[in-house]
Amino acid sequence: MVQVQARMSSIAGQAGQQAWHARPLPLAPVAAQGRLSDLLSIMGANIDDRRLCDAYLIPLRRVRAGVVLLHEGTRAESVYVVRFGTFKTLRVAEDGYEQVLGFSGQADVIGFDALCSGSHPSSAVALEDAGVYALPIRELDGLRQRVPALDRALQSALSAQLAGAAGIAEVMAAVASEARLARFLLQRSMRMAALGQSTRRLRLPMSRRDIASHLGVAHETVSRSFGELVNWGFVAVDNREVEILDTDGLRGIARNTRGCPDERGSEAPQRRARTRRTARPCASSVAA
Amino acid sequence: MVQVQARMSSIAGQAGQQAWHARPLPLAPVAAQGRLSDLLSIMGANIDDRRLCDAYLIPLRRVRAGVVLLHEGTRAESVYVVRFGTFKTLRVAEDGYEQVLGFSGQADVIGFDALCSGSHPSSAVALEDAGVYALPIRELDGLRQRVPALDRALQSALSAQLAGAAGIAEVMAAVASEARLARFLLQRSMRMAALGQSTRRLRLPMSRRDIASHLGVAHETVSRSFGELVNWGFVAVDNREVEILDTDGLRGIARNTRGCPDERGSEAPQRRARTRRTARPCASSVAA
DNA sequence: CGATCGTTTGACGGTGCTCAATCACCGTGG
DNA sequence: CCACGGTGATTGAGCACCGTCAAACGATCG
Repeated sequence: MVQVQARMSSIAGQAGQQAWHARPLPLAPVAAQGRLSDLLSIMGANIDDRRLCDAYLIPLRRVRAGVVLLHEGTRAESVYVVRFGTFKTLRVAEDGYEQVLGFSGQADVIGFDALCSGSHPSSAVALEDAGVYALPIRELDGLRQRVPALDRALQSALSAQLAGAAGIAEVMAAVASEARLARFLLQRSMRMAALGQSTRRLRLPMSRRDIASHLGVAHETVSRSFGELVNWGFVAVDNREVEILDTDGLRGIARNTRGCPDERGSEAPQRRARTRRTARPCASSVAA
Repeated sequence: MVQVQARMSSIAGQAGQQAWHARPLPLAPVAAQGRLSDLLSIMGANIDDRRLCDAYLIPLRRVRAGVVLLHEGTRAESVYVVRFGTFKTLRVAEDGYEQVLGFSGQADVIGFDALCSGSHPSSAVALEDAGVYALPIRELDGLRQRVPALDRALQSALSAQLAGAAGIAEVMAAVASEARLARFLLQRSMRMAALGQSTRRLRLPMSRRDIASHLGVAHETVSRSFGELVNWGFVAVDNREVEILDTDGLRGIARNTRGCPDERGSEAPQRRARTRRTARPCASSVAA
């Protein structure tokens, strides 16, 4: 299950990706179609016109692990809504550094940031086999007008995406690398909660390098930080399976953006112990 | 002009802010109104129904420097479009650290991220005297339906905001603090270009601390980085007035996200000299 | 003038980046 | 079957850079 994306290459090595496209596919890049009502239910919208939504069909596109859904700089044709699977969105800097902006899962909208300019400012790569609804931009206005439910759902999803964009700032704002990783894990956990899944057991579909890019640290540091969190007993890690053992402890680590305790000390001993590492930090919930 | 926001306090010290609200204002928080056509022209939209857009009036709200337009956690009433002035948007972490997410100027949309949840996930504070159009959320759907031009303009603005959200990742991704600052200045410059203004002379309405928070560094480091850029001759700084003297040089500094030259060396000597600082770096455009 | 805030500069210590080696896993081909 | 190459993950060592603490300076306001 996990190994299926072992040969996922970076966006830079797209020669291999295009080979994927060049394979003798069934000739039809968009074969399947899905019902609009299914799309709406995935997005959590109320359906106002059941008959129309059942009848209306939306192009459905399957994306295999490692395949590029959108390529930075290309013309924008469609906006996508994730049906299943996970994507990473990224931008490649001038120096070739791959900056991972975020990870998109079920019900997330991909590619909307291209509407204003007409070409995609960021790429999207499937981290595992995935399926997306494709909303052609040419039909988007008409569709939104005819189906108010879709309009509202899109608005809401975009609003959520805008609110979620602060997430990358949140993880990168922390000074300590363990805090960044802790915040990232807590974000993933909360996302799982929003989807009604287990908040303790996380499956990370992305590589350590992707996490590192998203956190703004070197990928070796991600490994070390995972090690520290394990040493402190906050999580258990098995490759890309992560189990959160002590949510409050993790939150304690994630709390401190930077050293200054904001001059209102005398409240809680919530400072990370300067214990030259590998010693358990303060531990807000452990003393209890 | 600049000093007017000298007493802008951090969001943490909101006691002062609320005092502003408690002042004996003219009793009418929303006094003026603006024409819809003006709003559309600011947003760069084509007007399809001139008569309707000239007649329709939008609530207009003036915001003085330092005043909180939106407060994190409060119920969402309106979405705002900036007519003039500058705002900073921010979130306060649990530890009281104020994370500046971005800066909003003319034609930017503020508060849209609250639509999905009904309450604002971030605050917005005026950095200078400003004016905003207020679009009540209750009327938003109807307004968009009646005025397709507004609908398109909003879509486009949101798309641009989504694309711009990558900006904070861009600045924070750089390892060297001078690269972060250089990227930030280049972003500001490009924004000025988009507005048709001078790209060399920048007026930064925000404090060093705000910049520091946005770049993810200590505010002392911002000062030092400004100093380095000045030493290298790339910019001239006078308090909050910045003049870009060497755009290519600045770009050269901004290029290197991190040390790894991406293994395709032999192209340009675009590595920062390990010169223990204060010595001019490689200088891509200086050799010419 | 004193108080407060913003900005700048200095010194020190620690953390994470860089460079490197090692291990584990997988797919391929002899 | 095992050797081989490739990739991802982990661990180690050294040092430069930035965060922290501290102090000084300037500007604004009462």
